[in-house]
Amino acid sequence: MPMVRTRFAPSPTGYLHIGGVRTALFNWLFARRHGGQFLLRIDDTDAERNIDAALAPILHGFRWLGIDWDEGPEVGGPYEPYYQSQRLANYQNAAAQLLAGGFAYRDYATPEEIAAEREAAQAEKRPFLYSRRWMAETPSEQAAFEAEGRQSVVRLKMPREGKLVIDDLVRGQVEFEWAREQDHVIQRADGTCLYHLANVVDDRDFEITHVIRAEEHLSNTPRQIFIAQSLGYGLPQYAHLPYVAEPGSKNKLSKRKLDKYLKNRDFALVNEHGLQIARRLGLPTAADTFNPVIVDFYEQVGYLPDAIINYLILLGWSLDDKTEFMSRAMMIENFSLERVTKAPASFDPKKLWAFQDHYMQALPLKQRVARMLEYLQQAGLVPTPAPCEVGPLLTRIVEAAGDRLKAFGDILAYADFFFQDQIEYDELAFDKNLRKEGAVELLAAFRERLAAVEPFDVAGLETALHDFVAEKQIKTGEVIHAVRVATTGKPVGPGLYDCLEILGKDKCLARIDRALELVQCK
RNA sequence: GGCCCCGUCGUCUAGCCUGGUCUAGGACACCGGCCUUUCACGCCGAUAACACGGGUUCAAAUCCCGUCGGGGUCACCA
Repeated sequence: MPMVRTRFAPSPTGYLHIGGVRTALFNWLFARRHGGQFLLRIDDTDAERNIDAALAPILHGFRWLGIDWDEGPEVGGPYEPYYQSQRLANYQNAAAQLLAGGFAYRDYATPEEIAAEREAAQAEKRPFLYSRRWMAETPSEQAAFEAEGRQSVVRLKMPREGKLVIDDLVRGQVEFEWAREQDHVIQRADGTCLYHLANVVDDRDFEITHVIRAEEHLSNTPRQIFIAQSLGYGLPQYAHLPYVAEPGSKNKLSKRKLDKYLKNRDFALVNEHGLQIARRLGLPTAADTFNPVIVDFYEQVGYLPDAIINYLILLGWSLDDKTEFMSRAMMIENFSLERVTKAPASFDPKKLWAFQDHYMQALPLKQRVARMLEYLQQAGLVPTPAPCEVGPLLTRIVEAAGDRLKAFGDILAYADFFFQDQIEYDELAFDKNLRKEGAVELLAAFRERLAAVEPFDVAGLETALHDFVAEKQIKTGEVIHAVRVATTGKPVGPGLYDCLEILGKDKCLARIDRALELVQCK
């Protein structure tokens, strides 16, 4: 078997779609599994203006996820260039060859004339097939049409009988009737070429052996095979993957339908979580650039690439009946196209979240601290460069917060109060715990007890509270929640003794005093 | 509408090719409980699926036919 070569061909759209990543991942895995190469080719035949800017987030996303490419933009390779916009001559040569071989023809019909034929067919409820009335195969026919002032495009001259059987690595044998295939345009009047031609020519020029792509391309495959065969190319193996569907439905996932997905509870939760972090970081949060369908979202919120990859590989593929967590090496070792599912798989942000939880807990403390420090700095809670005492302090905080921190950005929600001079109080929690009958008296009394705790550490604090509660004959909950809200501002967070110890006696007392004052004023 | 693809718990899936061991397994979510100073974690438990109808067979989630349902695609986009 020749060297396996797969490719992913993104259009420079400015963002990396989660479904696209899944397709790229399967290509990458397949290449790695067989010791082959994975390349990136940029499908920009439509001549966008600012390709570099639109491509940057996509390349960045792949790098972040650890999906590396052996050839393509930024890394080059023996088949450069990897941009379709720079390979026009190849396509034009192919078009000329097709023309010369009688596999394509010049067509002088106007778009309106084609549309009219299509509508007529529809009205009669018969399948549309171009009449080829404006087809010109000889110079004299061409001259006649041109004399009318017509312009020509190049169309494929598709077979009108027989059928094609495709051996798809995922779907098995799929049959098509040639007569159902249209004479697609492959070259415009201005000489530029269209996707299907470009795609086939490139795949052959890059020596792609396996075309692994989403199933929406399945129905394009006959015409691509026709082009390839007419050009005398050998055929690659095809594998059409099921697409990634919307949460809770079978529709294709699209970044444009965010409003709809937000009606899905889990999706909304994950989106809201991300939004809160992004706001604190001062990041733009417009839905067309920041939402859970786009990979950037996860990087900014502080997800782990391993979690995303592990989640994604299970979207349409499985190792067996129970394995969920896999290292990259294990994925590469075991990936196979035979075990790819045929039915579309819904994107489930909650399950991704579960993987994120798992990988975050597995990440060494040191690394968690380092990454979370970046978030604190970006949010302006810690100066840059960080003062040297922040390291140990943050380590202590992250340790205390433990598995509550599921994304790096969560440090902002769970630990901001350690770094603020003036904390903000959660209104609801403040009212509930500090404005209730007798709360002020208890808190004030406990404040005095705290002032005497020495050393001011978890063990000492625990003893102090237990003694206090025993003396007053109350439940711990009656005082502990008030202390938490008074010192942290929040109803939830790391263990209270940890919070108090880390904060230190002075800050704790000052915060309790301020909270007591606040209760009095209102 | 034509063509193509698909159809196992709410979701991701195992099982299907090579019928019996499937009173259908695992995971996420949900619900209940335990643990607990909150939250989170952890632990325990519960609910939950072979789209439907016909065959074939001693036996069908597994094979065949049909029906229904869902989706994809039908560009001088990629």
